[in-house]
Parts: sequence; structure tokens; C-alpha cells
Amino acid sequence: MSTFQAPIGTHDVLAPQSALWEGLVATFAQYAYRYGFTLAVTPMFEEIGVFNRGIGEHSDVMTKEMYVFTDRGERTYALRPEGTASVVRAFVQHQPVTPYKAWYVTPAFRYERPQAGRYRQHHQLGVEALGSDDPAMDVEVIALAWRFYEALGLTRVRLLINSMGHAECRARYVEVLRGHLDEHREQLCDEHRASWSTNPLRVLDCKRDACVAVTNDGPSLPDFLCADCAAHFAAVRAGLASLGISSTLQPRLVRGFDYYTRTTFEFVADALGSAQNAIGGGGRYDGLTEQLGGKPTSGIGFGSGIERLLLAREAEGLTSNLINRSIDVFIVDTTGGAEATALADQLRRAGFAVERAYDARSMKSQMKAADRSGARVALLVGPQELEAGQITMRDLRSDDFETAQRRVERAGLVATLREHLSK
RNA sequence: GUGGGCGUAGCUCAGUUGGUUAGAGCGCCAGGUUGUGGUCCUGGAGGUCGCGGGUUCGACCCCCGUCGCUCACCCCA
Repeated sequence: MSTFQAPIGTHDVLAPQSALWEGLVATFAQYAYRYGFTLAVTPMFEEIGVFNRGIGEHSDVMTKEMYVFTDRGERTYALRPEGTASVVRAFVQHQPVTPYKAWYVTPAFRYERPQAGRYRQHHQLGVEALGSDDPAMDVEVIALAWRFYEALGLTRVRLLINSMGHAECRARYVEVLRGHLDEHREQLCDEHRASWSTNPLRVLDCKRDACVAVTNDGPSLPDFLCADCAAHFAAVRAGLASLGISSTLQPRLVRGFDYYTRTTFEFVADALGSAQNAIGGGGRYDGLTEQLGGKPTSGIGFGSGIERLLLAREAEGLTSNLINRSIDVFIVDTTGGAEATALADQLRRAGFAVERAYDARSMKSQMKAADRSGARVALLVGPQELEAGQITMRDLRSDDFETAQRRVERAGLVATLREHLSK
């Protein structure tokens, strides 16, 4: 047991696992680029108001999961619990030309008891699109997520979708819902019997039988959409369908954050047996810029959890790496190491991935290291090669000693290697 | 926040009803004659048995506490 360990609910990601992360992020960056999104890097902590104004003071995240701290200047900050609020704050602050489309990858912090697929620091990648309420934008954001999941090889993913309407639709619904909950308050679960009135929508999230029973015969959100919101929602669903992306209407899907309006959605990985099977989610937040002090601007985005995406891939039996991180050449130098230093520099500048041995180990030891490195080719430099101005090139995948290796001229090494590795 | 399971080498684990130098496999390091990996053989390094206290002549083993891991509830990525 080491003296220090990673804090509760956090994890170190090292090779070979880290290659999966690299591939996942690289794939997402590629897709975001294809869809016209640019990278946004924002602080991992913000004034706490950035989060509680949008996410909602009565949400679970704000009431019991925030990492809050005071700095030496006695300013109160919070580590970000999700990705959207910071990007929207940056949008309000800098007012870029709209539509503004940004992607991000970031850690997210929530003070919860860890369990399978749930951590105190997890990582999300996602996008935000601000400045358009065109249903085509909803479709594009959702399609990006969908195609990205496809690129990861995931096949058992379902898209759940709902619309919360704009502020007035939502207010009308909440009023009726509140009345319904009031009538049945004695039947609610222990937690919500006490708290149902502060944020009635939270009760829809509750999975306890008692609350489910009450809300199931309560009012249904889609019935309260105004004509505009209903048309918008229909256009989003039709757009998705036209791309071959099927969505399931989930009338009680309200999501955990208060800022959502109109379209809300969630991606569920059925391969994950655990309760933590949501691999991504998002929606519109047409009032959020105003809550953060900006001009009214509509927006939509989604976030997806890297750890859960990897768990979902594992659960579907997907083992491909998404990115090649093997090295090309391993240099074995038995003349002391200076030749390896020079050769490695030359080859790396020529574009090869090169590894070498250190500490002047024996040839046998260096060859073992070469094998372990996964390199395709070992380059051997001993006194004989040094004298002759040559290199012994050995293909580590071949098991035939006669044909596996040959002496090559050091002068033409780069070309020789390129030629050999292309075969 | 509540509850269950578990903490023995880098990893996966064994360790008889408490008995003295705590083991295995894998991994790592070094050899197996004169410059060659992947197989094989030999040897070696590496552990305050999570931590603290208690019971006992004696604790990896029993008791208490504590920290951590893990799973579940709740909620979410």
C-alpha cells in the first residue's frame, strides 16, 4: 500500500487503458470537426453562481454533489459538475458570432458515493450550439452523438427523447403537476413527500415505486406543448427519422438540470446491466444565456461520459483500440548507447515511432525489451556495424532467423525502413 | 447520506481448529561460454499480511475502531 492514493472516486488512467481514451477523444474530435464544431477550453472551476443559476438550486447536483471551495481571496468557487454551464458563460462573456458551435472534453466533479460507472471525477466530451432554434440544429447535435457512438462500434444504444416546451408550456405543466402531486402527496416516497413542492419535476426522475405510481397517472408533459413547441418537436423527430435515427418518446424524461427547455434526450446503453446505463444526454436550454446575464439566445448541446462509453464498449465485447499507438522501431545498441541516441533522433525526425534500451544492458536484455515493446523492427548496432557503417535490421514478427534479418547501409536507413514497414 | 462484500508481493490469489524463517502462478531482474527476443531451464530481487488498539505465552487468522476498495439504494455521465 503506497502512502498516497488517488482520492476516493478518482482513477489514474495509464497504458494500455489510456490508449482507449486517446482513441475515443481523437475520434470525437474528428467527428466534431466534421460537423463544424470548434474546440472550447474553459476553466474547470467557476463562480458557484454559474452552476446554480442554470442547473437549479434544488437539483441533486447543487444540493448535495457540488465540490465547493473558497480560495485565498475568499472567493467561492465550485469545480464544474458538467460541461454546459462554463461554455455558455464563455459565450455570454465573449459574444462570438452565431451560430456558435463548440466541442469540449473535460473532467466533471460530483461528490457522490462511487459505484460501478459512477465516480467523483469522471470525464465528459460534448458539444454546445448557441444562437439557433432551428430544429435542424437539434437534429445535427443528436446525429453527431449518434454517429459518434456508431464510430465507437456501439450497437445497443437507444435514444430517448422528450420535449419540455418553452418557459410558458413548462410553467403550465408544472402548475398542473404540482396540483396532482398535492392531491397524492401522502403516497409519495419519503424523500419527495417532504420536497415535492420545491421542484415538482424532480419527482418525475424518482425511481421509487411510490412516486412512479403517482406520476404515471398524472399529467403528461407532451400534452402541454403549445403549437410552436409541438411543431418544433415534431420537426426534430422527423429530421432524426429522415436520417435513419430512431427515437423513443419518453414523456417523463426531464433530466437532472433545470435549464432544459424544449428538446431533451438521453442515450441509454442496453449492454450496461447496471443502473448507470446513461452514456450521454442533453437538450435545449433556451433561457440559460439570460440566467447567466446575457442576451436571449437559444442553445442546445449534449454531453457524454468517457468512462461509461468505455464500459459500454467493453460490455458489447468491443476490443479494438480506435487508434494505433504501437511503435515502429526498437534500437538495440551494444556499443554504449550513444549510437542509439543519434539513430533515435534521426528516425524520430523522419517520422518513425522509436523506442530504445537504456542503461547499457546486455544484448539479450535489450532484445527482450524490443520484443516487449511491440515494435515491428529491431535495429541492432554493435561494434561490427559501427565499424562498417551499417545497421542490422531484424523483423521481430518473423520467426525465421535466416530471412528475418539483414545488414543494411546506415546511409540509406530511412528509405530502407520506410520500404520495409510498408510491406 | 444508508446498507452488503472485501483488504496477504507489481498483478491474480493460497495460507489448515491462532504456533515460530508468510507461499504459488504470472510479471520483473540475471545467468544457460564467445553479439540476438518470443519457448524452455536455473537463480535472484520484492511483503511493517491496509492502519491503530485489544485478547493471548504467541495473531495474517479472534475482537473493536479506523482508512480504503467494491457493489447496491438515490441520482446521474
